Amino acid sequence: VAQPSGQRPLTIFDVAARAGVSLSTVSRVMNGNLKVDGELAERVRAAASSLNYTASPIARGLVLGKTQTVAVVVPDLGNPTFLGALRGLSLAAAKNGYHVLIADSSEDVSEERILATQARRRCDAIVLLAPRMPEASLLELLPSLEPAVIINRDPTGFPAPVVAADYRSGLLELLAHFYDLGHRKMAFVAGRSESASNSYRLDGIASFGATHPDVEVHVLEGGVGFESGYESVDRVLASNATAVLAFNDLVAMGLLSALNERGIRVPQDISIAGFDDIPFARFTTPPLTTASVPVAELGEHAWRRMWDLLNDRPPGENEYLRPTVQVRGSSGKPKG
Amino acid sequence: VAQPSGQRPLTIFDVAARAGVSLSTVSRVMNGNLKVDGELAERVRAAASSLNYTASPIARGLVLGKTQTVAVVVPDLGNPTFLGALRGLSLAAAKNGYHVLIADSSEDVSEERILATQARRRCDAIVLLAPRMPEASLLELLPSLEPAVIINRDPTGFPAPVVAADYRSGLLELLAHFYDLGHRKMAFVAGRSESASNSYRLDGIASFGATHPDVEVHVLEGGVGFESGYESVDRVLASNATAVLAFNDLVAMGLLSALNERGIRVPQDISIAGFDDIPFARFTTPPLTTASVPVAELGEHAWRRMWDLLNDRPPGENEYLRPTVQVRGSSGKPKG
DNA sequence: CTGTTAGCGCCTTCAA
DNA sequence: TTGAAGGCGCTAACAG
Repeated sequence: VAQPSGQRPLTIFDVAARAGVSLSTVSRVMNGNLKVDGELAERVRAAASSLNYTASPIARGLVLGKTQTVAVVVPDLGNPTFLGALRGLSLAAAKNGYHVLIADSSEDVSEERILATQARRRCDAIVLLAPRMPEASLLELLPSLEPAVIINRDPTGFPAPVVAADYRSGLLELLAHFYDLGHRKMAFVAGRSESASNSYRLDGIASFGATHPDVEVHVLEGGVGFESGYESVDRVLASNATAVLAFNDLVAMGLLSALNERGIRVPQDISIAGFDDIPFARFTTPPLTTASVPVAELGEHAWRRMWDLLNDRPPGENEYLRPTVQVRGSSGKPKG
Repeated sequence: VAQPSGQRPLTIFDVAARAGVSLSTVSRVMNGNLKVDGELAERVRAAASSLNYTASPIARGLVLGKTQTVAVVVPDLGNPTFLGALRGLSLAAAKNGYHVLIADSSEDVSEERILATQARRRCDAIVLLAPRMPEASLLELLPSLEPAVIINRDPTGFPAPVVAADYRSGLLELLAHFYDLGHRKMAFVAGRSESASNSYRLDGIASFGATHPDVEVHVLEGGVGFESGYESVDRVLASNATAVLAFNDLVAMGLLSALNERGIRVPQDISIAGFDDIPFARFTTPPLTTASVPVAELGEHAWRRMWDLLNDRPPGENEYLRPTVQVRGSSGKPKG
């Protein structure tokens, strides 16, 4: 195959020839290794830059056993939360000269394992972003993936560093917010029952219920997208709740939209809260009260853990970032 | 450094030993190359799977000169349009066994060149997603990046395949929609003046103006995010336009929000349209009329071009995907 | 059809 | 300090 148009790929050999030294000397200069005579080093640098030479990352990868790349497996790139974390991670990694290989599992649990294994093989480490697979599978898979960092999932009894949003506390605070406003009859439009992040939220509800016997929280069937929220409106109204927590902002927005269509006023007739604080939450009508998950930090902190791992430093304790409640227009006092 | 916990990395040698054959035979079986005796092949396969062996992608990369990975440089992962294209591309690439390395330039023009060059070196090819750099720089850089595919940018006179949304036609159709409703005094809240995609839109406006002398389109200063739209409200109202085209959906949503706060009714008092049809556009109040850019297809088609390139097939003609107008609640007849 | 041999481009011992 | 030689794990020409 003919070379496209640019110069043919240069090797360390070309640089050595140009500088009149041996390959090893070039290698040493390029890596800042050991002591090389000042004048020789200068000649090498001149040759390299005039040839516009850079060492082949693949060859280095082979000999060093390091690719300067980490894999990130994400269930769905379309989800703003994952995206934010991915972005935070990718930017932080870039600052340390690391690259990011992405693998989108399209929420396909069976695909997750294969993707992770494949991606891991071409990288130095892996980040699992909210893996969907059952805990047993995850625990079984993890050892073969190390070094690994997990975001937004907390498999019990595994020593991989975890960085996660504290959904439980987020939900507690949202419930407290409604409680303080005077609500006693609330509803939670749940996510998928198999999902870990749904369980964490339910934990929050249970805790709150234990300390507030005067509160009713109906758990309603739901989902994770706009449509789920939109369709949940009948169940929500039937529950007679005066305040509704949606699984996430998308669900809340769908619900908001359905309520709007029926002429039900928010927050006068019913209060709504979302979860995540996606960028769009501020711009709904009314603006959405929600628990703000620090997605970028999630990614940054995960990278920090990863960086420790990559440098054989003990990673710190697991981190649970607490969402902060953003009170906006969609929540108010109960009617009457 | 001690091995973490899993088995030490196996090589083709281990498999050969286990199967009692030579390295080459293993290699041949693993790659389905040439003819290998049925029984031997079976033994190799058995050995490989019992050892859970997979060839090292890095070693293969070195010897084959192919990494099965393409780089994607994106200005900002947070932008739903880029994200959608990235997602479409990544999914399509995965179907062909290709991996995706991402590089987020954070909208930093000076960083773009370096990121692209670096990322390209560890991949077989590169996709430039709406590159921000000036056309001259782009044309200068491109030859060193080949094979390359460009999304949402159309540098004149370069033979790299381009897949882009046809912003010009999208804007034309939106203007026609307003025109048909009876609007004659319109405004366009522009994006960044240096941006290519803004120019394409302005081309659309110019074309429309040329064929519709009875229409006024005021071009107003704007931006690309919510805030820009929100802040543009005074200029919009001052223009006395009865229908407003926003640079994109985010700008439209910001504007919608500001109008809402002032009690100006949409579409009764003023009509609004966005551009892109991000997932949230359907759920604003009122739902946003917009031109739907087929982002996933953008990515998929880009991959198709890339696939051609990677297989030494001539890539097809440049593709310009036409956005389709989605008429929703934010546009109506002019007042009075 | 199979095994042996020579690299892919680079880093890193080893002698000098 | 510098150069020569070996090898990272694999594939693809060679011979047998």
